[in-house]
Amino acid sequence: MKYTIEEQVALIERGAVDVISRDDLVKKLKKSEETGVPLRVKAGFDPTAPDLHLGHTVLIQKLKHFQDLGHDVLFLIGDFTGMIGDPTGKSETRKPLTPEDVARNAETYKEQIFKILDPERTTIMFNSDWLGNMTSHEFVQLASQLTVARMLEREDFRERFENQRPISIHEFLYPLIQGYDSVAMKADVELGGTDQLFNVLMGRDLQRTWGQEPQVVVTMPLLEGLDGVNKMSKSLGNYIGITDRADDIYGKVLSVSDELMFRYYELLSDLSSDEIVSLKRDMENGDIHPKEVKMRLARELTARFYDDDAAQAAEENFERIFKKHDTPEDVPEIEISIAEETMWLPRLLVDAGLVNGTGDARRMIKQNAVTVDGEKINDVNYNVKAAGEVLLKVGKRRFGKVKFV
RNA sequence: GGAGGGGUUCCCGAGUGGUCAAAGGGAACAGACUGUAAAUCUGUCGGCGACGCCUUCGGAGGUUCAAAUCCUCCCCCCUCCA
Repeated sequence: MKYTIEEQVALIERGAVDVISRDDLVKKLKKSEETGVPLRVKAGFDPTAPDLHLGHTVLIQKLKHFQDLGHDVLFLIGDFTGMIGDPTGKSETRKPLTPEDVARNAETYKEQIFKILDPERTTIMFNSDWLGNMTSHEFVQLASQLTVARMLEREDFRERFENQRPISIHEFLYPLIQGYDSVAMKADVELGGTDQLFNVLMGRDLQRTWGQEPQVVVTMPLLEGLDGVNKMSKSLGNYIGITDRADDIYGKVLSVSDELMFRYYELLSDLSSDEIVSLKRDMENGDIHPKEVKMRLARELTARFYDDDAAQAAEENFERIFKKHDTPEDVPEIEISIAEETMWLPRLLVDAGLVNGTGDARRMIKQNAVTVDGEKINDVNYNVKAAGEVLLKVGKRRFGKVKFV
């Protein structure tokens, strides 16, 4: 249970892109050990997106590592900064959230992060608590700590400046405020994605200004989404949500490309780096089928958010559907009441939520993708007998059971 | 404040009075192949009980038998000058 300083550092560095600085980290760990005071480990999250996916868990797993080492996690919900909008990456105007929205999202966060984190060692904080009461005088004073030249060091600002694309003044405020959060929270460590490097470093500068010991910065890689190209995000739809059904988590992992699979191993698996290397070698030698390797990963990740039994069940379900071309155990059921004797198939598919519209339904039918009670239908004008139960299938994986009442 | 360029269907991007629901590419979806991998091939890709009808080309009006294309006003973005 007791870790040496070297072991602690190794665990913290695992999978991390950068630790700034290592020396500071060692110092802080030693001090914590001597005084018995746990480190305060900060990570900030967007108040608008409470649906966590595997991309977020890269960071959360790292927070967990700190907890395993006996430190405290400060889970910051950026309800104030959310109003500004992080200029990192694509800028989209955000709708302002009401306090009720924020409170509800916070609850959702709790539900989800505590699948990984220990609630006893986690404090949820809101930056509106200290930013909301700041006077303009204090704010200007904060702004005076930074120069424009310093801001332009940040890559996307510099790039935009050089290309003479606009940078709004308020975008400059974001890193400033995020940095100030570290001051207000007296953070010892801040975790962030590599895209947050500039922002989290700002915390170090400002803490120094406020006479605090600068926080150690740990950056984690951004996880690519299911497409293997873009970072995982809900808006791109290329994500595996941690609240997804076990079957979906399992299935989505298995749909990932072989190349991406090892990226997921690296960033998400609990296997050691050595074990991963040997898996890869065995696969390249043909000693183990790539699909087996992927299934291993799918089981591991499914079990993380559910349990071993659920992962096992998901695997069996998967095999049933794609190997034996059978139907899954739990086909979503819907009830439809209808006066007529029969129902036009496209309409039925729409009502069952299996297609986007009758046009889509026609398309699927024409493309031989629709099955009614196991029978392929390719007649657009097909009418289904509106009695009892009907099992519908669209494509390989969309199932629906309709009960006529 | 002045001068110029531009806003097209999920994205990029053609289109400058009818032949435009709008080329091409990407994404996506379906089919074949397979390991729900990759690669490849084929098809679909605004809505509609559909060989027709309806709504789209920043917004609002107007010209015309006919407009994404012409005119007017407005909004937004970009470039150069100050």
